[in-house]
Amino acid sequence: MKHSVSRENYIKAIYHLQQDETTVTTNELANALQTSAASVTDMLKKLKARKLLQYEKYRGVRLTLDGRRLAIQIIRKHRLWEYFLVEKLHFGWEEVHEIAEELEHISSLKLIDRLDEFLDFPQADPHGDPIPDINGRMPVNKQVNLQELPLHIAAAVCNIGDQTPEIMEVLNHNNIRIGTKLEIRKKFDFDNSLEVKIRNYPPFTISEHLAQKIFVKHEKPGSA
Amino acid sequence: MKHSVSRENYIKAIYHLQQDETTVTTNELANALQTSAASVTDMLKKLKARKLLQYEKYRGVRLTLDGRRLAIQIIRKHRLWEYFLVEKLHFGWEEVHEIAEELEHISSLKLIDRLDEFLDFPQADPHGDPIPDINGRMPVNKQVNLQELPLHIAAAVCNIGDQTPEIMEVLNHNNIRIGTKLEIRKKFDFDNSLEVKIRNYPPFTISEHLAQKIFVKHEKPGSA
DNA sequence: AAAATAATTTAGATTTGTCTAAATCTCAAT
DNA sequence: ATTGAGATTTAGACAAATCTAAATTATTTT
Ligand SMILES: [Mn+2]
Ligand SMILES: [Mn+2]
Ligand SMILES: [Mn+2]
Ligand SMILES: [Mn+2]
Repeated sequence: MKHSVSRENYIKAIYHLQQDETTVTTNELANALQTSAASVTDMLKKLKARKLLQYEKYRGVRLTLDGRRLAIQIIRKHRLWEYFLVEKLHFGWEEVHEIAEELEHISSLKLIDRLDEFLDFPQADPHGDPIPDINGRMPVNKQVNLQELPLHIAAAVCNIGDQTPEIMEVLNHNNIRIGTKLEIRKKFDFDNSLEVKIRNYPPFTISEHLAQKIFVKHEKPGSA
Repeated sequence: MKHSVSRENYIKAIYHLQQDETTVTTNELANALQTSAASVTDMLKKLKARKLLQYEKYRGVRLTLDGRRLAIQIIRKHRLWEYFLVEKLHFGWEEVHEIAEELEHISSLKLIDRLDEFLDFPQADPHGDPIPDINGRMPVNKQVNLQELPLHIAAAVCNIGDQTPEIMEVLNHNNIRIGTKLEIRKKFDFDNSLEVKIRNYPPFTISEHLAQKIFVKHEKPGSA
């Protein structure tokens, strides 16, 4: 059950592309993996031989159960390592993806389960994507109040509690609108205020009162 | 400056073999890497082209300064990861080498420096081998009193303070002799007694008085 | 339905790292 | 100074993963 880095990257890419559509095309994969369509075709034949996917030529591709299981295992590794890098080694959430792209291929399963335990079984990675547990089960990704968003988890604003001009004024002032991606840098127990960071802006503080009106969603799986 | 896993493993193996002798032979390498002499010759030509080593056919091989620098960087990664696995993820020191053999090839240098900091700049890996610092400098590996041996660091007994029959009796009773490999599992502040573990025996406790007479040396670099 | 266009696969090479078997070199013993 | 054993290199092949260019199949347009 040992696979090359290349094969694992293909399986993961197919899994992500399969989320929306039922079947994934050669060109989509070539684009996602920054390779040629010819290379994709070659690899699909090999992965089919290993029974990781269903593939008929010109017909597109789908993962088998085994393929899906493998994909989820890789995603689990990827997201746990990302969480480790941000929470323990204090990397920024924008720089961890590339490193996790390598770490996700370390084979030891014992390692990843110990890491999970060490990190106290986190539910989501720094981009807000859910982390599969040891059995491959993932929590569903749903809307949450800004106050419940864990530290250093990227999320996108998806809802504002009520839309009075007074709220809009303060939101505008802080460049927050629907779709804005942000993360919480600090939580102050004293008054439950939050320090918030938006890319390209300096961090700023918002009150408990305002935070209660802001709802966010962890980012869609995609950049993983 | 990016190298394949295979090339890195060759460089590291040459570095270790070079410790004793000045020049490393094809067969020594083939044996160390569990591969054929022909494959070694092929690879040596490629590494020479990359200026990582000096090589004239039939004459054996030596690392250049660049090669040595690369080797030390890989060893730094290997030993820091081993330390992490034992200290943070609670692996046993006998099971970490294999996993570190993969982790040492993760390319990010920022990652390894952050890990070093996170681990509080450890001086030796769980097998007692010195960890090169960010500049590639390594502490020398010398004899130390058992009481100064850090937790979970494997070491070999190399000296007994004085050799009265009374000491010998208790040492024999605990199967401790010159060359015995052991590690400290716990230190009790109450009476400075130590819980000691020797492979294949259950852990046992020794008094401060006895520990003061036992000197140990971190293991030779070799299994790394 | 036929033609045009786009997507996909095949053909034929290339690179990296490996192998076995055969040829060649070195060195120590005679 | 030869020679034979052992070490090392060369020759020729193979598997994995990639590429470009050509051929084939699918889809869309007319
Ligand atoms: Mn990857
Ligand atoms: Mn992620
Ligand atoms: Mn290795
Ligand atoms: Mn070690």
